[in-house]
Amino acid sequence: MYEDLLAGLNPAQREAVTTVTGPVLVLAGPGSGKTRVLAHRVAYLLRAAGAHPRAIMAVTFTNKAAAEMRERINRLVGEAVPSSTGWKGLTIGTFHSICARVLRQEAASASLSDAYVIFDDGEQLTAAKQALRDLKLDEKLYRPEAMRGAISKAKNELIKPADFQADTYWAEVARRVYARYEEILSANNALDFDDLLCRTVYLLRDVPEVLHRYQDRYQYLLVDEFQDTNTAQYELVRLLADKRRNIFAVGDEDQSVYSWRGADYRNVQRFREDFPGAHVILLEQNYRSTQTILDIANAVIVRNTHRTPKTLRTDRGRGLEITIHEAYDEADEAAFVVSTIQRLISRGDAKLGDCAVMYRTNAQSRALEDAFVARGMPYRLVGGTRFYQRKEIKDALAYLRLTHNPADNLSLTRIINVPPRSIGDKTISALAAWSTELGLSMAAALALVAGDLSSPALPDDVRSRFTKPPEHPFGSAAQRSLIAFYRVYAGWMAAKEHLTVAGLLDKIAEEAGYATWLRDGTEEGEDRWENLQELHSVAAHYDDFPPELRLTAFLEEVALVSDQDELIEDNDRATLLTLHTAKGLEFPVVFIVGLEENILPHSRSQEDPDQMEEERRLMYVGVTRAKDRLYLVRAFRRTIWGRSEVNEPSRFLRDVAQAAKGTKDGRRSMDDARGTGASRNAAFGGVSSRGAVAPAPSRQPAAVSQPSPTIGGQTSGASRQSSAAAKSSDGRPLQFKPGDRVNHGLFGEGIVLKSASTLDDEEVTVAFPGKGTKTLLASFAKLRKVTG
DNA sequence: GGGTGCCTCGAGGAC
DNA sequence: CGAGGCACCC
Repeated sequence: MYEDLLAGLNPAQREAVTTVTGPVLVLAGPGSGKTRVLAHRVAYLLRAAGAHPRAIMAVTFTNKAAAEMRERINRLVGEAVPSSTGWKGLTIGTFHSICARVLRQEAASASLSDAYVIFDDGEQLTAAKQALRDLKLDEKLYRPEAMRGAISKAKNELIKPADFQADTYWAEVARRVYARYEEILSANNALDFDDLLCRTVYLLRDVPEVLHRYQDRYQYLLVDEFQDTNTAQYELVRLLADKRRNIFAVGDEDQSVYSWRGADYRNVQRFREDFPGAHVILLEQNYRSTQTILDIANAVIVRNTHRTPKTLRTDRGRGLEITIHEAYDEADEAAFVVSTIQRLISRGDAKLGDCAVMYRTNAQSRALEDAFVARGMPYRLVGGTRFYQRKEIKDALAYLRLTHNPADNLSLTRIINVPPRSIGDKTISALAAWSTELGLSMAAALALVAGDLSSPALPDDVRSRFTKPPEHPFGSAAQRSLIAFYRVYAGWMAAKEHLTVAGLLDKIAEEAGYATWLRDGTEEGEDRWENLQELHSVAAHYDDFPPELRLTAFLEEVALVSDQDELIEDNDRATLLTLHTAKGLEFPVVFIVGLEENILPHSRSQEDPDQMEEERRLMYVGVTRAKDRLYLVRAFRRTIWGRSEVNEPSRFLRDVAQAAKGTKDGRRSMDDARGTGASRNAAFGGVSSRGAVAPAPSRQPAAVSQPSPTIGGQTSGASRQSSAAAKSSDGRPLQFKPGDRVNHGLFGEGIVLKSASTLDDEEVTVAFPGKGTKTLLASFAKLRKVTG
């Protein structure tokens, strides 16, 4: 029975789907079909176990994953369960969105106003700065960013200010800042991201009635990416599952890459302790990658000490060899990526949408974007300067938020003088001080200045406090400006009940003078206006919501969107994204760029073995995204903060190369079977030359324009790497030695000072008379020896 | 009150 | 190199 649901699942997957009662822990390797298992399990619960949709909660880490699961379940169950039973009553969402909804629902029990706004990390920082200022602490001495981090960490670990361990003076200061920070958020009727989680936990802990209601409702819990849960998230799940114990957790310790966000992969072990007798299921069968790619992944991850060994298997066969490429600088690296993609497409080996370029830090996307633009190749950038981070979008949202929640002083401060309304810093500070004195929000104080005692900005209990508006500290000019602003603002407050969100946005843009101010006649102005229109169309999705809910729902959604959510499939664009964002995705063709020490692994992990293990997991995540083709790329030199830096090749390249050496026997690259040292030099001539040291235009035939060092081939770094470890001058004779006279296309004649072999090339330091000393990559710089 | 320009410091990843 | 902060000028 239900064979149609289980068809095509392997025995382990089937077990995971059908073990419906009791705790289940699924350890799922990359590409092992865990999303499939999750969706099938929900479908199975609904159809075979007779579970009510309302009894199921599935938690994911991104909205995109939630949407995908929803869609899959829809496909599996859509017809089987009549919509009248409301199978859409399923709770599927991110931790944050589910918690936001619970808190809204239970606002009274959680001592919250249901009009609360959500502060993002930028606003967290602003609030932390405010707290420092309130406590008269020096921002130079106590970095706001560090304070924000400490507060966030504490919240993720469910530590309240009173419980904050202050064993150093700095920590004592942090504790005070944390306490003040909480007061500020409360005064603004705001919750930050971390509050969404910890306040929900406190609610469940402190109010048994609410806990029991949710425990009774959610009889089946499913949690994806369990290795990425932090303490608050773990505790939330544990509390909810405590009664029925029907908890299904899926995770992979090797893919834990969010420790900086408080995630602790040891929660996987903790699960086994807290839910004794848990059914543990291993998914090791990989349906995504070739064995060659899995071997590379294994070579990287096997060096981590804190892990449960597991082996990934695939039936896909060895497939193509991977390619390692050494570029000169980031521009050359990007050019290699773009021209390789072009070649794959022209040969019919891939579509543009099959290709993804992954990097460690967002800043690396710049050079890649330049190269894609230069070649006229469409791409989509995931993350980076995100839509919702743009000034015009933040301004517009601040207007809406202030209209929604008059207590939001941060939003008021942000927009009260944008566009300029002659309300300067002095006036704003005075307004802030005066409102604090009165124990009111700034918007409420504005209402008093305007003499509007029936203003919705004034809390009910406050309205009766005044028979007439109190004396205020503003001069006549300032007063006039403030009242003018208050009048239009009051109009929005009155209109928010009957206007749609889009309609309200129009009204505000018009009456705030924001539209005219934005469209200043410049091209950038038009771009900004178009962005605003985009927000407008997002808002229009909420037109059909119940009037009392739509503004709330809209603001909640935009506060909780993530970078990954932008990822809509697109066959006609290559994807540029960070390794973190790549988690959970797969692509036929994957480039991992910037494989250099201090980039990947990141410089901040150099001193910390635990962090280094996380870098390794990040690399592992990247490698296992690839289905067929994998390119590992590094640049000899790279511009960081406007300065050119030279970094060693990444240790991960070494691991990969050594592993390949042990298993292969002269296997050739998928791209070129002629990967000899001589033709390899041509690789650098074949790509566009935009480095500081420009080589002459390629004179190489097109056919050999792209050979690369290959794993397993005679020219791979592997064979050299092992001997290089023994001695710097390895088996391969260096071409250049100190004292040699050489000629360079740009710098002319020079003298070699020293020469050293790198992973698969040669670095030559040359003194050019009158032009200084340069370190050059032999294959790229096209150095010619000058004889006689 | 608002704008401009210089200086400093900084960018790891994100719900 | 870039954003944000601050001083100085209009």
